[in-house]
Amino acid sequence: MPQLGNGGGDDLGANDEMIAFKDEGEQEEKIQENAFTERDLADLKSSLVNESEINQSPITAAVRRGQQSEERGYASDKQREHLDSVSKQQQQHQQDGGMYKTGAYPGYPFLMLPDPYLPNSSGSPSSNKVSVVQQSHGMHPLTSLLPYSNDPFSHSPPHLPTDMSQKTGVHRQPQDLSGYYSLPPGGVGQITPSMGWQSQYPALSSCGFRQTFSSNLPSSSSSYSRFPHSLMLGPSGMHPTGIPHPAIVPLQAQVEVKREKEPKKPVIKKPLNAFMLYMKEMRAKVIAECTLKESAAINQILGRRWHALTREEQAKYYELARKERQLHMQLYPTWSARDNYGKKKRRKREKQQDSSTDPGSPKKCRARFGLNQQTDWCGPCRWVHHCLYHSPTITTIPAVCHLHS
DNA sequence: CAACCTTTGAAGAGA
DNA sequence: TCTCTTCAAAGGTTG
Repeated sequence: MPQLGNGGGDDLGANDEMIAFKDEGEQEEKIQENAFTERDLADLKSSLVNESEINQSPITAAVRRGQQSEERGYASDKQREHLDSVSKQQQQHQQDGGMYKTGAYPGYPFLMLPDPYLPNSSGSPSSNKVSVVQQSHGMHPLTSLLPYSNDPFSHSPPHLPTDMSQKTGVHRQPQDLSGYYSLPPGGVGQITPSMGWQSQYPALSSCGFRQTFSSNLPSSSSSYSRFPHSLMLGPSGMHPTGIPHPAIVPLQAQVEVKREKEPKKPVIKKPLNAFMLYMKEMRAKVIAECTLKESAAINQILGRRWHALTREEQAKYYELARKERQLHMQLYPTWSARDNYGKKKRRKREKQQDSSTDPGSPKKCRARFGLNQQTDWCGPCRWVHHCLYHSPTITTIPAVCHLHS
């Protein structure tokens, strides 16, 4: 797995963010009460951490980029394979008399369906290790199905064809989508379903959606789609399962809006990266454990926990994120992250531009002070030592930071 | 009420 | 090629 070699991909290059841990101040104190085993975990895994830090050299960075390119190629190859295999599957299903009837969506369901290549895969919900985050929030399961939809459209089925044709006028071909959903054998069958778009599916069990899926799925295919698309939409524009793609604007909402005024242009959001998927999954757990509600503080804890994860644990999320991006690419081939640029107004950006005392990013500081990005770290906590601006309490470059000295 | 805060990672823009 | 910026989630806080 290419990203495994990265030890978390760009995570290794995220030194700047780690620095924030040491400058948290009041928030740090608050978090320390709840960090409990965080440091222990970090200590236990410091070897892993250090190993990953070593990989931060420019050379390895280049290698990493190469690996990422490799991965993209790998993904494309895999995708083609899946397209072929699933196309065959689809033909078979059509011969059987029903499109997707028996689970022609090998993709995301893999997260919750039995992996035929795993000995313990039973297809039972209990086989999933991870709990459903959204459920613990006490929200309706369906509401959490739409993280990608705009507010005005958050409660209705998607209208994918419209979405897709806006730019290019090209409607997505069913083969493309079906092929996308396929998974390589032994892919991420162990990945739990509570992450990302598909993370909502377990929460649907009470609504019968999941049973509907799994009951029709042959154990060998382990496939169905969590997303409706042009092919899967019924006459009402809704997938028979009733499960909309979270990244698209529901059709029903658009119809309602049309009655009042012109429909808003649907906004396709970015696919979630590995850490976002991890956060989404673990947020409720942290909230319950730490009795915190402020997302900023929770995210700090989650950031630490993320670093405390083993590579294998992180690999699950990187792999899932990769699948998410693949699926997103398939669903929205013309979409670009640039499409959403400027949709959020940023006061902070203006402040930063006005700030003349800002020494720049910690990375710049390290370069300015001649600190070695690989060695000038505190081993136990990975806090990098940089300039006095970013770390007022550190005047030298110790082997161990002020917290561990 | 919109933006901020806070995290990591992906992607785009620009030098 | 490298660096910087923006956005993705989330919900309390702030202006």
